Amino acid sequence: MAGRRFDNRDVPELPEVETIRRDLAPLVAGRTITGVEVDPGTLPLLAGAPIETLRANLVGRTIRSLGRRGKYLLFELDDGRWFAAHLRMTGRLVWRERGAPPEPYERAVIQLDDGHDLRWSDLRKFGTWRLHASAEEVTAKLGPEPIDAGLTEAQFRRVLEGRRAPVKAVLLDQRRFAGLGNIYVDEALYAAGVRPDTPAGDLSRAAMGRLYRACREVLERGIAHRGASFRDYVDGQGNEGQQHMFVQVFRRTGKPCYVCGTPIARSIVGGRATHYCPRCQRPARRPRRAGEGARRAG
DNA sequence: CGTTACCTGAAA
DNA sequence: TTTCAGGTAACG
Repeated sequence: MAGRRFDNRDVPELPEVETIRRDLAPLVAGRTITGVEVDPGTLPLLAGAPIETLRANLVGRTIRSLGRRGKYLLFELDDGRWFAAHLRMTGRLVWRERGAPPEPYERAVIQLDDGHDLRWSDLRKFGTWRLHASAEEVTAKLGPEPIDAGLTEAQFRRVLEGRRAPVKAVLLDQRRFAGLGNIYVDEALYAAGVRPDTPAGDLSRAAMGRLYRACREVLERGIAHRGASFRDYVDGQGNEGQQHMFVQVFRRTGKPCYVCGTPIARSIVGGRATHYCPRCQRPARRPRRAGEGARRAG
């Protein structure tokens, strides 16, 4: 009756954040913020900044647009500044009529001038709100998005080349590529037939090309399926998310690979639970020969 | 480069 | 009761 049980496995990555952005953008564009309330116990949200400061900066501002970069939601304000919200692990942002009952784990509310609220809930309080003088302040530290139409295969390869870190760790690093999280990374590596612990620079040119296309495909499919989370509030039709229909390996440990039947394996790569098919995802054969042992500096 | 802390609830 | 989950910043 109170909707779905809170499920902290639905961690927002690029497709989930983009789904939220698309849903909220037409609802908030042109609206003026009339109030901001934050639960004082939700410390990481403001990184210690006083709520009064945030309120002074937001109340009275009109929202020009709602954008997204990586996993950040970017509210463009009418004074040229940008309000950046990051959902981290368990954050949710939903649009509700004023007076609607609180969301589970509701931590903050942004009141709009049309009688609606943006309700921020966050079970684990990892989410963040920051005010920036420009969008560049947010985006400067982020790598390109795999779904960016301007990202060429050669540019994608250049990020991986020469790196000794596991390719999964490189893909998860938002400074290298923005938007992938643990779920979509495992799915992309599976789709590309690449084992997650392969040192990024050891991938063949062909494998990098497959990974380039796989990253785009899994993210685009995630968006097309409206992500895995937040569906119960964003979809007026009541349609559910479809992520379970395309997840091939994530959290399928021990279950048969849909292609070859081999049980999906689980390991830890880059400090994260990692799922892969030991048969379909083969270790890269390193193209080393002459000069073997020579190390790249940096 | 890898590891840990942050925080809370579910699962083991 | 302990472990685990995962995005990111801080730290070694």
